[in-house]
Amino acid sequence: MNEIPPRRTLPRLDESLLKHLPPFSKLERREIRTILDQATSRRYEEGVAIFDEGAPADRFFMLLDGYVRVVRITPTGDQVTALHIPAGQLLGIAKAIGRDSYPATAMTATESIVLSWPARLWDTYVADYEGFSTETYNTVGNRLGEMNNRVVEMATQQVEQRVANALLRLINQTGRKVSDGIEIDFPITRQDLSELTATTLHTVSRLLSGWEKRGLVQSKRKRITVTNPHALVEISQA
Amino acid sequence: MNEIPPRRTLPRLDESLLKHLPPFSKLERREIRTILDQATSRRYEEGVAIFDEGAPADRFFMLLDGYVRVVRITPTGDQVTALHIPAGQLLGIAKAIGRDSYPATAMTATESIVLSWPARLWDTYVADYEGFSTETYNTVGNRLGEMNNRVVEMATQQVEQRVANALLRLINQTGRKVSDGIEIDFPITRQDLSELTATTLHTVSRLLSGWEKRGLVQSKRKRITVTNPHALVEISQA
DNA sequence: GTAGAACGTTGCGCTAAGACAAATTGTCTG
DNA sequence: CAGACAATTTGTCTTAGCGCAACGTTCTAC
Repeated sequence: MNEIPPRRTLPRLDESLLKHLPPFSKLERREIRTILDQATSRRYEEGVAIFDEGAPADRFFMLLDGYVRVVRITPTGDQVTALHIPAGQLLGIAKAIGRDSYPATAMTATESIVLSWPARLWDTYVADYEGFSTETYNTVGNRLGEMNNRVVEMATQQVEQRVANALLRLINQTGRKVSDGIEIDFPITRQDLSELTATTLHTVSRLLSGWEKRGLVQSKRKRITVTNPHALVEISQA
Repeated sequence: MNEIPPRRTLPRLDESLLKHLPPFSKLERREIRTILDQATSRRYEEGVAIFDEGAPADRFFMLLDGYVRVVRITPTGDQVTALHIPAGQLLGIAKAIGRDSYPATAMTATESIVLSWPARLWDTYVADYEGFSTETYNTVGNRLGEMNNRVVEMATQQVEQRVANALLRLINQTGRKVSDGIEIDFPITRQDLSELTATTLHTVSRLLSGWEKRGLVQSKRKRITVTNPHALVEISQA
């Protein structure tokens, strides 16, 4: 009954694999080859840290497969999730914004495959490879926009709207079509959702129960499927 | 009793004026001269929009004198203040992050002097002037970090802590030493503070009244002076 | 299989802070 | 200086949603 997810293996590193990823999309095969030769590839189990907040930013990373949760931990021990990163994006690019330590912790949300490079190569890549920096700054810009939206949301919306929004964002960015709707493509608990929306797992649980009764979502343990996104949009705007 | 603030005049645009500002600090006089020649200088009254959210980002700006409030307005009409920008920073740099419309509205918090350039020059400056892009990306990075902090704050802290934090940030970034403490260097209302901290003007008013009784702050209409920053730090961490 | 842990659900009471209301004070304009 | 308006203060009432507690369910390890 219970499918065992296939164990992801380190892929043969192939230029064509990277060719369509934003940071590399404008590069020649030969250039990608060079970049690949300088990369380290590694598989991470689910739920482990790729790098920790505050640690010296000596490498930067690209997520080849899987999902990563970027979290910050307050002095009082509360966790807040900043964002989820899907495969194909750079992460840990502190160097790009003039930091020399990571501003947050990156944890794998699923088993993941990650490439990484020594930080000193950053400047080289920016200088040598056309489009590399533009594309990555667009990523930074998008994240800034996302965070702005989060602030506006948290400032003006009720908990129910925020949770609805978070679900919508998750299925947009990391959704996978299934028979009865769109499923969030990685294991996510009530606690996780509450850390995304600045509320408690109890409140999230109550909301999801309610929505499930009304047929808007379906959820198993650690799995959430949105069956009626349109109704969620309604709620998020109410 | 009431000093009339001097009317700011358009300054004679001088290279040495810009030489110490981060985006230009690494440039030659000659290069700065070129940039200046391409700039338009303009004075804005207090409380007017420099550019509006959603408008095509056809220019980018540098604040030469004054303060600017960056706000977003929700569909329901609520205003949320994203940040305050002090003199010496670039703003409206949508182009830097691959946007072609402004993601927020910039309003002057005081009378201000602003330089601006047509957006098409952005790429030229990035390509031609060493350090120009690095410095501005650091600005973007700092704003991203700020917004991250805001999200964490709003997710984990009580209103009282958030307002204390906001005041501390304001006096750090835009504070002016006065006889009895540090004053926020531009007119700011309870309403403004509430839009910064995701609360209501009533709650802010109560908090300030309480702090004033305890001797931590002093406030006149539209003016706030922090007389005991250390105690505010205590509150912000409580 | 069984024990224990991790995850999820639900009920109840409480409180921080928002909503509403009304009065006061300061500022600007003609 | 009167009148209008903007900003602030303060009081009372209400409620969203948090904290706590108890219990159910699913998964994992041995």
